[in-house]
Amino acid sequence: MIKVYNTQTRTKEDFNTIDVGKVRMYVCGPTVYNYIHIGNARTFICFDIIRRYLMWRGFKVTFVQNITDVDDKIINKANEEKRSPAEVAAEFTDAFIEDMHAAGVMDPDIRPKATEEIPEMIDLVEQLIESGHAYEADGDVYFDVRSFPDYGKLSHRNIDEMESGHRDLRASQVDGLEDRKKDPLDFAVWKAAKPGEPSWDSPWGAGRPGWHLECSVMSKKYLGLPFDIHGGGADLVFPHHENEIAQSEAACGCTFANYWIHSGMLQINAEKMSKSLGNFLLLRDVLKTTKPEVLRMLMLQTHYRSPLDFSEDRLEEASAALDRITSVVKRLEWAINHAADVPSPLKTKPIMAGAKDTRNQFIYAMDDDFNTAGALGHIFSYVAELNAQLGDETVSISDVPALNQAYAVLVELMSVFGIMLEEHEGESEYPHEVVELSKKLTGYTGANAGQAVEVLLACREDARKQKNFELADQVRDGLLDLGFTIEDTAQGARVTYQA
RNA sequence: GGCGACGUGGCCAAGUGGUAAGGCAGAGGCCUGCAAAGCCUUCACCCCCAGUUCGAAUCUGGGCGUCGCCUCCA
Repeated sequence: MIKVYNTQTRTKEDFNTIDVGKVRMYVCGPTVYNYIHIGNARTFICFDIIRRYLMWRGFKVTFVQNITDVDDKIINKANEEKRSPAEVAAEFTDAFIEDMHAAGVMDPDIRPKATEEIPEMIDLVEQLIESGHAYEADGDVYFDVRSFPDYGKLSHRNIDEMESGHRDLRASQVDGLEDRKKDPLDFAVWKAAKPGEPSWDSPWGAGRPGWHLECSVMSKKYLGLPFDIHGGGADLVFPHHENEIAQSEAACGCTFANYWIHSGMLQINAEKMSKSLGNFLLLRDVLKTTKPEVLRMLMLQTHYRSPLDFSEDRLEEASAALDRITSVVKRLEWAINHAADVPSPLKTKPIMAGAKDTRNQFIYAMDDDFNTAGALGHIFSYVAELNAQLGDETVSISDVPALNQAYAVLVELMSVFGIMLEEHEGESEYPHEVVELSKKLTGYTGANAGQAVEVLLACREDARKQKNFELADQVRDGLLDLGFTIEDTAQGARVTYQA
């Protein structure tokens, strides 16, 4: 049984879906006014992993993620740059999708845009007004917080206590709207347009939807109410998600979402990421120097609800950790491909049992509120076991099934995390420089890069046999510069290439 | 002022009643022409105090510390 921590109940609950075998989930997407930062990326990667895991566990998952493409921040950005808001939104929507692909995040099944759902939004506003949960004021429409007794149930806040807090008082003054709002906590579901702003006609005049309303409408339209999982970053709990609940439940009289999952915040060098601190990192900048698998590895090492400290050092650690897994997979591959008709040097029983155990332990950990760090621990334990078994000796053909099983389970489990270990083709695309190197060191006369590598390796083997280590090292170093790693084993040189 | 989370070896981190997974880094050794990878060994009085219990990192109370949210924020 899968257990999920539900923000609303503050407990881990058994995960029961509304429809057997199906999961409907909604994760708040970005407001497209800039490139997304590494903190956004954490949230999206976390939910990508949750989604992949649920799929792997056999659920048919419908995953909806919105694009907020009309909002104050977009309008501000457009004004600053003297462009239209639509242009800004389009640019950063494309950039967002690009970034998600670069990070290996699966596309949602449905990716609605707020601007394309305006009629439904107006419907919901009307519904709220008719049912007495919202009221108009000078072209704005506000949700009447006092009309919804459950207000605060997600974030565990009490309206009266909130109003006595200093911050809310200040916010309301800054807002300058206290006279229009019945209650300082009332929030806009529809905003009157100022001149030049993007707007749509409505019964209350030209305007645009409030941010919270957008998500209420899009989730309902594409998933129906109630749905199973609503996710987002922990900072959205209040007010965004609280307000979504208020609007949705006030209108439909039913539960909005059953499980509220929130991912922890990402910090940089133990500080909150913010523009003023100057530690604002864009995902696309990080991915310039870091492979997406490494970034994922870093995220996997911490539970999704815990704060995660991001730093160069942690990235390097994650990279080293990932290498440990990829290198055993390569080792297995090598052993399988070089198996011969010899007596078996290994104990295949523990290898097979280990594959099965590891898979079970992985499930056990992940079922417990997606404990990726625990699951990884089990994978690493198996890696150690495999490395201990795999000596330098040639393995027997009879060992191959067990090794295949080990290989398969590692590839499978890591793929659930969105980390693909299997070699992609690309071996044919050796850099042309190897030809030059081969000409220089071996007198090679051809133009085929693959062949040049073979010639170089053969040359190195000869050189080593003749104890001409200088030449041998020249070959190794030369190839290393071109992206080839050479490791000597009892069965000869093991070569891996990475562009 | 309100709400909440967290404090486990040098760093990161799982573990929520039965005596401390795992990763990174370090030390020693093995293997190796060298290297790489790997293996073996080694490295924790679980923030402090009190309590509950046969037994607590794990539960309770108190303290100290760090952080987040309460305003747009993933």
